[in-house]
Amino acid sequence: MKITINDVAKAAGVSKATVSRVLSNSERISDDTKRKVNDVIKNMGYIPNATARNLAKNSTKTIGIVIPMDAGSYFYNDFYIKLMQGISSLAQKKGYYIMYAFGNDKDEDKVIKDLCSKGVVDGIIMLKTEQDDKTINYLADRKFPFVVIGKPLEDNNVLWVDNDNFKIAYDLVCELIKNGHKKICFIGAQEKWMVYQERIKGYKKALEDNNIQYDTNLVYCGEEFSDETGLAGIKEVLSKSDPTAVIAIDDLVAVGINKYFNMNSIRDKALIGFNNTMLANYQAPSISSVEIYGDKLGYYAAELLVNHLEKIDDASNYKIIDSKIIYRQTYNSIIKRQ
Amino acid sequence: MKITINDVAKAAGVSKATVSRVLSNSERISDDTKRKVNDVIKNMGYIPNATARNLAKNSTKTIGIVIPMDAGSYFYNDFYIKLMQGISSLAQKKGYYIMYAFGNDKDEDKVIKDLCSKGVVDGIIMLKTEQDDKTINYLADRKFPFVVIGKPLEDNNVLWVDNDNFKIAYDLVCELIKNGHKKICFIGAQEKWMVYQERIKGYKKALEDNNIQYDTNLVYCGEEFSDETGLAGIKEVLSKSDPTAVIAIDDLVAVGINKYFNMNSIRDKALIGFNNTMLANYQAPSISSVEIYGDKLGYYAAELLVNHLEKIDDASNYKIIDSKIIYRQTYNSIIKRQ
DNA sequence: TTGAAAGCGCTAACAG
DNA sequence: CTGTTAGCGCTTTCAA
Repeated sequence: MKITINDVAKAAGVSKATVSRVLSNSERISDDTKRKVNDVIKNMGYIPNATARNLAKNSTKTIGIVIPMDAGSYFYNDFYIKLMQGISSLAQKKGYYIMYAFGNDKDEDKVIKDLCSKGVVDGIIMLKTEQDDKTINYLADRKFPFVVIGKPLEDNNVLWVDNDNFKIAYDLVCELIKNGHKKICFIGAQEKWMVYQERIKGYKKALEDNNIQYDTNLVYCGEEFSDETGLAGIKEVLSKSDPTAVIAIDDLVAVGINKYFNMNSIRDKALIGFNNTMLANYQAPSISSVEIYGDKLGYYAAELLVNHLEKIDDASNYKIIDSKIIYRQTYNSIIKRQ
Repeated sequence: MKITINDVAKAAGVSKATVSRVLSNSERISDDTKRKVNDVIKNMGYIPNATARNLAKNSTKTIGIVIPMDAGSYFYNDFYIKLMQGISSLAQKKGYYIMYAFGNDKDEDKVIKDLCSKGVVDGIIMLKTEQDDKTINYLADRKFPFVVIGKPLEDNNVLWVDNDNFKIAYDLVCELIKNGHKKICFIGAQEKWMVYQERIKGYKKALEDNNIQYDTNLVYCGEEFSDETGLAGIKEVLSKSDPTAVIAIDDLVAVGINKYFNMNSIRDKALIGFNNTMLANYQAPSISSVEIYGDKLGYYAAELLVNHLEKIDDASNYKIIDSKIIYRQTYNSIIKRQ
C-alpha cells in the first residue's frame, strides 16, 4: 500500500500541514519537530506524490522538448543527443523532469500545443535551430514560457541560446590566414538559414580585416547539408580557382569534399568542417571541425528557462556559447592521403 | 484566467460529472448532451488539466526512459535516438507522454528510483542493452511496470524486446558461405555481453551446419567497441590466417578494420559491421552493415509496456525484432580502394 | 510554531 | 442517462 502524507502525520503525531512544511523546508518550524518528522519520513520510506504536489502548486516541475524530425535532421542525431544531455544535466541539478516528443513535419505544432495546453510541462525548449516564427509567436501570444536554441530573427524578449556564428567563422578564417592561407574556400548550404548567413558574413569580414579581396569563385552554396553538396561544391570551386583551405558548413559536407580530395589525390589543401560529429573524426584522413558544444547549448537553454520559471532575474534574455577548433589531420595543408 | 471543468459545466447547464463523461467518451450519455457539451468545450477552448486527471486516476499516462550515459555509449547516439523515435511513435499513437533522464554512471538507479517512486511515470523502459540485474530486480520487487531492451539473463516474466542475435549472425554467415566464403573472420568485443555470446554462437552454428571447421585463429575478441579493437583484431587475425570475409560486432569496430585494409591496400576481403550507423555509410569504401531497427525495438518495447499498463493481454512477454543486411561496397570481396 | 480546513481540477462510485 | 458527493495527496491561507 502506498504511504501518504497522512500516514506520516499520524505516525509523527502532527498535522499533515506540518509534514508539508517539513517537506518544503519551511522556516517557521521548530528544529525539534523538524527532526522528529524527518525521522518518521525516513523510517517509513515515505516519498511525496509528485502529481498531488503539482496539482496543489499548479506547476509540474517539468520541461518539455520537441525534437524536430523533418527530413535530413537524421544527420543531427549527435547534436540532439548532446542538447538533451545538457538539458538533462541542468534539469537534474534543479529538480526538474523532462518530457520529450518528436515532431513530425505535419504535427509538430500539434505536439507543442498539446504539451503546453494540457499543463503537463511548465515550459518548453525548442531544439529547432531554424525555427519557424509561427510556433514562436504562438507560444509568445499565450505567454507560455519557452526558449529557443538558435537566435530568432527578431529578438523581442524571446529567450534563446546560440553560438555566435559570425564570430566562429571570423575567428576560423583569421586563424587560417595567420597560418598563411590566402585563398580560402567556403562551401555552404541552405542560403536562407541564419547559420549560413552569419558564417558567410564572418568569413567576409575576416578577409576584409586582413586585406584580402573577397572572391565569389571561392564560395559555393548548395541546397542540402549533404556529402553531395560537398562534392558538387568543391568540384565547381576547383574549376574556377585554387584554394589552399576549404571550410565546409557541416561535417557531412566536409565528408563529401574529403571524398573528392581522396579520389583525386589532392593532398595540399586544408579542410575544416562544423559541428564536430563522429563522422569527421572517423574519416581518413580525420577531418578537422569546429566543436559547438551542443551540451552547453542545452544546459544554458534549460537554465534560462528554469530561471525564468522561478522568477530569477537573468542579466539577459540570451546566452552565447563558445566554440573551439578541433585540429585533426586535415588542418594541415600537406596531408598524407591514402 | 484558466478555464476548468466547472466553467464548462456551468456554461452547458450540466454537472461536471457529465462533462467528465463526455471527455472520456462514456457510453452512458445521450447524443444530445454529448453534442451540447462538446460545443461548449469547443467554444470556450477548454482543455482538461492533465495533472488533476492524473491525480484522480492515479496514473500519469507517461512512460519513463533512462538513457545510459556510461563511458563509451557516446558511440550509440544513433541507436538511442532511433529507440526514442520508436517509443515516441507508439506513445503518440496511444496518447502517452514520455519522460527521459540520463543516468550517469553513479546515479543511474537513483534516477530510476526517483522516477518510479514519485509517481511521475506509469512505467519505465530501460534502454540499456546489457542491463545490470540489480535494477531489474529492484523494479520487479516493487512490481513496477517496466520493459527492457535487450533480452535479460533470466526471462522470468520480465517484458523485453531484442533482436535475435544468434539468428542474425547465423544468417549472415550462411549468406557469406553461400557466396563462396569459407574463411570467415569474426571480430568482437566485450566477451561477457550477451550480444557477443549470442552472435558467436550463431557464427559457430552456421559453420557447423555448412561443414566448415571452426577455427579459433579466425576469431578475436577485444575489450571495447572501438576502432582500435578493429585494428588490433584484424592485425592479429591476419598474422595467423587469411580470411576472405570479416564480420565486425559493431560499425565502429568495422571502421578500424576498414582503416587497416586501406592502409595496407587490402582489397580482396568482404567486411560487414553491425548496427548500420551513419559511420558505416560514409566510409570509403562504404561499409556493409546489419540494420537492427532501433526504431522498431523502441516501438515494440513501448507497445509491450502500454499493453501491460492497460491490462491488454499480449500473447507473450517479449518480442523479437527482425534485421536486415545492408549491402554496400565492402560486401564484395573485390573492392576498389583508394 | 502548529493545526484546521479549504481548495487544486478531475474521476468514480452511488443514487436517482 | 445524469447529478451528488466523496475523494486523489498535497499546499496554503487563516486562526490559534
